[in-house]
Formats: sequence, structure tokens, C-alpha cells
Amino acid sequence: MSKTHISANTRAYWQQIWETNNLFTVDDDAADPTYILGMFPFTSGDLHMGHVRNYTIADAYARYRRLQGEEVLQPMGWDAFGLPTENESVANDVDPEFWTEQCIDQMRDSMEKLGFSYDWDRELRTSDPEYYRWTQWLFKRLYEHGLAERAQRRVKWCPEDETALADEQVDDGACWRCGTEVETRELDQWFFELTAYADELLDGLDDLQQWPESVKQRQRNWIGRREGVTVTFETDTGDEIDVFTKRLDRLYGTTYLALAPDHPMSRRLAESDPDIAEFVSTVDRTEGDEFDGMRTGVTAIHPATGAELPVYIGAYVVDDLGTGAVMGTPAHDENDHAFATAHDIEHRVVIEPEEDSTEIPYTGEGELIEGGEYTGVATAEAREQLLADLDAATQHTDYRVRDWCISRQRYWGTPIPVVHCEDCGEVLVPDEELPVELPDFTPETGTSLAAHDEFVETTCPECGRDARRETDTLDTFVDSAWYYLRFISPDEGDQPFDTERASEWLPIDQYVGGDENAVMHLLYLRFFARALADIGLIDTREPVRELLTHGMVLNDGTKMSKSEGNVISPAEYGVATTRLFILGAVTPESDFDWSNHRRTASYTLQKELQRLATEGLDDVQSGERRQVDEHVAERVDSAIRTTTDHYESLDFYDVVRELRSLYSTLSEYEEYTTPHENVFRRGIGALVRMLAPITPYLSEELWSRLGDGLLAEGDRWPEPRREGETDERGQRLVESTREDIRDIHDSVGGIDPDRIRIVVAPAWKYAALETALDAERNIYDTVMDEHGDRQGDEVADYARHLAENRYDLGEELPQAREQQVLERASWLIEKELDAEVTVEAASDAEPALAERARPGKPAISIE
RNA sequence: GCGAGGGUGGCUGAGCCUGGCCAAAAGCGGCGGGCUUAAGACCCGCUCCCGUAGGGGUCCGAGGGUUCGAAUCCCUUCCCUCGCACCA
Repeated sequence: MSKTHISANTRAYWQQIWETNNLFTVDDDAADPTYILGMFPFTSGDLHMGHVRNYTIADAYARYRRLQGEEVLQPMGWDAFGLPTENESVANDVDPEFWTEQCIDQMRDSMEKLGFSYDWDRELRTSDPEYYRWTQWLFKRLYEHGLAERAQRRVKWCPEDETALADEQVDDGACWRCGTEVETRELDQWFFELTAYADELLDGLDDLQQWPESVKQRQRNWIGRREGVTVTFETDTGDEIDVFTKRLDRLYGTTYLALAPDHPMSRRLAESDPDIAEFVSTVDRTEGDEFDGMRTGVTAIHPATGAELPVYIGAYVVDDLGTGAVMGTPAHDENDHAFATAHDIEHRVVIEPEEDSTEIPYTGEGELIEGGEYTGVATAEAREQLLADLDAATQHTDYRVRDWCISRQRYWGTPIPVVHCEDCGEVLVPDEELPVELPDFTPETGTSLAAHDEFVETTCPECGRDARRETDTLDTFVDSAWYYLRFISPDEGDQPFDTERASEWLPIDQYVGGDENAVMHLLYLRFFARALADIGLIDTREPVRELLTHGMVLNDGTKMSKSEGNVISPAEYGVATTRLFILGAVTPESDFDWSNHRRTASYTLQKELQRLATEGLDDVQSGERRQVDEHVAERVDSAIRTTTDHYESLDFYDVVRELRSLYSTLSEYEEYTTPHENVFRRGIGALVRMLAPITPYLSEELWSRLGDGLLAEGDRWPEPRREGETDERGQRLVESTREDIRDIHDSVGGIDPDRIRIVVAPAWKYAALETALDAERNIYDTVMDEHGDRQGDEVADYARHLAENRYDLGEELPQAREQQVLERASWLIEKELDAEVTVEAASDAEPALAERARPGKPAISIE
């Protein structure tokens, strides 16, 4: 098992051939190649099984498309900046640059071994100054278009990684990378204005037919659009408090306001009131079932009634949701009810349920009571009227997504091309001075750019006075938000990418990755494309047409990870076995438990295929084709059609299943008789070629003995020679007939038969079936009218059968074809039961037997 | 709580969109046979129940409905997974 028949030499040989023939490189003047891309990896170590699965899927598809004669662009690059690399290199006491190179060399080597057909001429690395120069350039364009800004906002902060994080990068209150609980800090940070595209990003999901529903759903949730109303309350302190509500009809039920502990007004009040300060700093904001709160002494004015409402600070009010303040309607909201009850606040019922309801609080729709001039109005109607009538109420759409915080207080990233000047403020570094290069890493300065004096100290591009460089670097998700564009023209020196070519080559036709990136990378990618489109750099707003997200690779039910100690290295098995196993064991979308499946079957298939292709043709014959030869020839055709369909829909699991089945037909054929050379050669050739996307080395090796040229050259996909409509039906007929024969054979006690007779129904039954299928009313009568004069009782019996089973009737093969299919397949039965098998026409058989035959259901006699 | 995706024969897991060819693929496991001194690997067959000629019964979480006909469509209900959530 540990040995593979594909030696390192063989691999190297074919790699060499492919490379010298430039088979995977795409010319810049290519017209719209099929763009297939696997999400590029972080450079934090060698490949792991998840990578192997990801890239094997993408590569199998790419190779398939190439075999179909298409030009395929499949590039690969490295997401080289970022914390994992920085942390690893610091831990290993080396320069991140050096560490990155090491990783890349190792990963590239593994990828080449695995036979991935990348256009290495387009390889890129985000930490390359020639790459991040353009990341900086694009940052500037966004800035100029008002889509990037520096602002003091409350952001998520990971104390472990010592950097700010984007909201997307916080998972259940913890840093997505290191799992440390994040804090919130008020910081001056850089943001991309993602929220400007919130609507479009959300609505655009509906058009992504070829994206997994789960990914779209997660993006929808994340964007979190809610339609509602903002109500402004004035206070006796002269402030205004905005609250967001979807239920303006509850306005008259408002008996208090509650602010989040982190609301600006809460914090301001805390400055002058020690009790509030104490409360705000100690209250637990994470415990949802605690309804801690504190009265502030501030009074707000109800905009409709003028009533005085107490203002509270409530632990249950979430700061970064809506406006961070709520209007409390205890009688009609669960949380308000709990809070008001705990703090002894008045409950005011203003909505009467439509139907009897004992629900307290009542949160449904109904009719307003005690609602001033709106009393008696239905809730839905009241919302509209109140919105129209009240100046204090304005329609508002609230989103969950926030702007994308792109500042990272770390060394190993793209420097933000900005200089801070005391007089000029923040000034962009001129294009001609890009890239702003990272200073050399030194252990003393560690992981902060701010410690590099020679980097920080500069002059203002505008006034020439002393100034300081921005020391934050960009979130690596910015690097990866546009990498697919750089692949289009990786050597372009005047612009980040060739815009004309981009408009031709985009979008990415097939993107393959893990779904853990659903609301990070994939959302940023979609945002960035839109921003660039509005800037006028590309015209493809939706960058990915079809997305495949594969499941996890597990070992014994748990995720493979170094800490679990259950990692299986890609090198542990041969390339062909690994690729075949990965694709053939489960569908790409489902989780894949390595230990649950047997690798040996994959190994055996390749071994057997190899034998077939190298020795199978030693003993063949030519000349007239026999029935068995025709049967195999047809089976080859149908396998080609089926396999092609499966590849088209990326169902590699079904591909492997079908090819196994074709293999088994070919090997039975060989066992049964001396195969016909043409038929056998074609079958083996088709099998070798159709397996090539999965086992590229093996197939290339075998094809070199069987056919012309190189498979990697493309356009070598086998063509079926026959039309397929009757084939599937024929295969089903053969299968059902074989099953019937086995049934009968078993039920008579499994005695060895000498002879098996298969009798095909007489022609008139086929005609009668046609009549029955076309009959508009009484089937029995119609059939009797048209066929009854010929065969007497027999017709009546069959007509009755047709009438009784009228709903089960379907098209069957024509008589001649049915007979042909059965004759061609009779060898299978002969081989299985070791008996003479004949296929007869009804007219040649005794009436008692012939009578039992129907179209699609031949009569059988075991003797 | 909201939303999405699911619940299929001992297990894993296709089929469901486009109802009939579905007792329902495939793999695993199990049983029998072959190969073999033996084991492993490999090959063949069987693997819901009944049946001595291709038949019958029951079946795709549960209940109901539509239909000549439902694993597939509709409704109700229970359970699982995931995402979001003190959602105002």
C-alpha cells in the first residue's frame, strides 16, 4: 500500500514534458479562458489535507475542461502576509520574509508533486513589493473615491495578537485566528466603507445561482438588513436620543428609554456621576438574561404625547445594534417587559390583540387603544401614519455589517501609503513613490512598524516638512480581495492589472474553497469588485460566477490538526491514490472522514487500470464484431456520456463510480473472451483519458502507449459514437432481465441450468403498446379496435393488461432494438450462470412461453 | 427567537429540483462462495419480510393532504446541524 506504481521518476518526467511544452500557461492574448481558481493558501507551513482536497477538486475540474479543448487559466499564488507567518517566524527567530520563502518553496514543491496544472508563470506573492505596491495603489484609489477613511471608532481588539480586527473576524466574541476573547477599544483606525455597498451585496446574492445556499445565507445574516424607523427623543439636558424600532405602532406604549452602557451619552454621564461610572464599568454586557439597569436622572420627552420618560442605562441594550438605545414598551416587548418589571416601570398597554390572546407582553399585531388620535387604527396602518405625521420619526434601514476595519498594528503586512503631517493632515504617498516598502525585520523592533524610526520619520509629500508615516499595515484580507485580478497580468508594471483583459477574462468561472471564508474573504471580494467597478477599473461587479465549498477533512471524526496529532501527510500515499481517493470517496461538499473509507480500492483501481492498459492489448483479435463486442462498445459510449455529465456538474464521486463500473465491464469482457482489438482499445483509451483529470501522471503514462500526443495538451476527451437515448433504457432492460433471471434461478433452488432462453415479445404487442400510450380514452377498447382482429384471445389478454396498468406504461425500446440489446448482453448471463443463453423471437418459441413476453419484459425460461 | 440546510434500509450516504422505470445507487460492515497450507488482499453472489418461475407485503422521522400513482409536491408536527441573535 505504501508503494505506488508511479515513481518519482515518472512524475518528474511528465512534469518536465508538461513544462517544456508550456501546457498550462495561458497567453496574454487568449480570448476569455475558463478561469478556475482555488483559494490561495496562507504560507504558514506545508500543505495539509484540507489544501490537498481543495486543490485536487479545482485541478480535476481544470484538467477536465482542458481535455474538453478549452483554454484554462488556473493560477496559484501565496497569501504571504499576516499574523500566522509573523508569529511563526518570530517563534522560530527568523525574518518573516525568509520564513515565507521557505514555506512557499515547500508548498510549491508539494503542489508540483501532486500534479496540479498551474500556470506558474503567473505565480504571485502578496508580500512581494511588486504586489503590495498595487495593493497600496488600490487603497489610494478607494481613498480618493471616499471609500477609505481614518476615523475614531470603537473596534474589536485582540489582546493576544495585539491588533484591531474587523467585525467579520470575530467569531462568537473570540479572535478567529487565535481564539482569544476580544475587547472593544476606541481607536483611530482605517476603514473601507463596506456599508455603502450593503444593499447591493445583499441583493446581489439572489443572482448567484451557482453559489451554495449556506454561504449566501451567512452573508445575508451578516449584512443583516432591517427596515425600520428612527425616533428622536429630546431630553431635559438638551440632548437628543435616537432609537431604532421596527414597531413604531408601539410608540404610545413607551414608558422609558434605555441606553446601552457604552452609548456615548452613558459614557458622558459617567464622567460627572460616579455612580453611573461605577455601573457602566462593572455591568456585565454579555449576560443576556440579566436585566441590570440604572436610572440616570435624565428625562426624555415623548414626541407624540409630551409625556416625561425616565432614561435608564440598561445592560440588555446592545451597543453596536441599531442606535444603541431603545424605547421601552414593557407591555409589548419581552425584554422591555422584563426590564420594566425589574425596575418597577409602568406597563402601558396600547395594542389590543386581533384575536383573543393572553400573551403578556403582547407582541403581535392588533389595533391601537389609548393611542391618542390613532386609537382604533390597525397596527400596520398606525406605523405608516405615525411615520408620516411625526417629525421625530424618520424611515431608516439598519444594517448589522459595519465598515471594514483594515488597520492592523502589526509588522508583516502591506504598509498603508499615508503620511501624517502636522500641517497638511493625512497625505497620500504619491503613486510614483510606491511601494512604501517594509523596513527590514529586526528582532529588536519586533512586530511593530512604529518601532522602526527610519521608516516612521519622513517628510510630507505636500509641504516637505517633517512628518510621520502611518504605521498600521493593511488587513491581509485586503491583499486577497483583489489577487484574482493580478493573475490576469502579473507582470504589469503600470497598473495593478490590465483592465481590458480583465473585462474579457472575468468573472472567475469556478472558485473552490472552504466555507469558513463565507463572510470574510468572500464578502470582501464582492465588496472590492464593486468598489473597483465604481472607480472604473473593472466592469465585473460580481467576481465569482460559480462557487464550490468543500467539506472538512476529518480523521476519525475529528478535524485533522497538529494538536490532535491525527494529521495525515499528503505524501503518505501515492499521488494517484491520494487524488483518486479524495475525489472518489465522497461528494466534494460533504465532510470527508479519512478513516471511514478504504484507500485500497483506489489503489487497486489504478493498479488494475495499469495492467489493462499495458498488457490487455497483448491478446486481442480483429475482424467481424461479435455480439459481445457490440455490447462492450455500447457500454463504452454510455460511460463516456455519463462521465461527461458528472464532470460538468463537478460530481467527481459519481465520475469515479462510473469509471469503476466501466473498468469492471472491460475486465469481465477480457475474462470472458478474447477482446476485439478496436473495441477494447477504445474502451481502455476512454477509461484512461476520462480518469486523467484525477490521475494525471498515470493517465499520461498509459496514454503514451495507447494514443497520440499528450493528454495535458488538451482537446482529447473521448466522443461517444452513438446517440444515447436508447442506451440508458437498454442498460436498464439488461439489468432488469438479469435480475429476473437471478430471481427465478434462486427461487427454483439455484440448480445449475443448462440453458436459458429469453423470448422477445411479438411485434404486435409493441404496436398495441403504442396504441395504448396514444389512446385518449378507454384503452381496452382502443387496443381491441386496432389489433383485436388479428390474434384473438391473446390480444384481449394483453389489452386487459395494458388497461389495468395504464398508468405504469411507458415508452419501451423498439422490438428489434430490444432483441439486439439482449443478444449483445447475453454473454453476461452466460458468464454468470455458466449456461447457454439464447435470445429468440416470439414466433420461434412455443406459445405458452411467448405469451408471457411483453415489450421491455422478455419471457424467460430456465431449463 | 429568526433564518437556512437536513432526517433514506446495520453504518456512511446518493436519489428529492423535473412524481411513475425506486425495495430505493455506491461504499463500509455482515453472510456465503472462489483464490489460498493459512491469513491478508483480490474476485463473484447475497444482505427488509414472505414466497419451490420473474410474485406479494411493508418501507425513505411522524401525521395528514394532493394525485390513478409520493422518498420525491403541499400542510402540520417532532428531532438534528449550521448561521445570526439580549434584533429593540
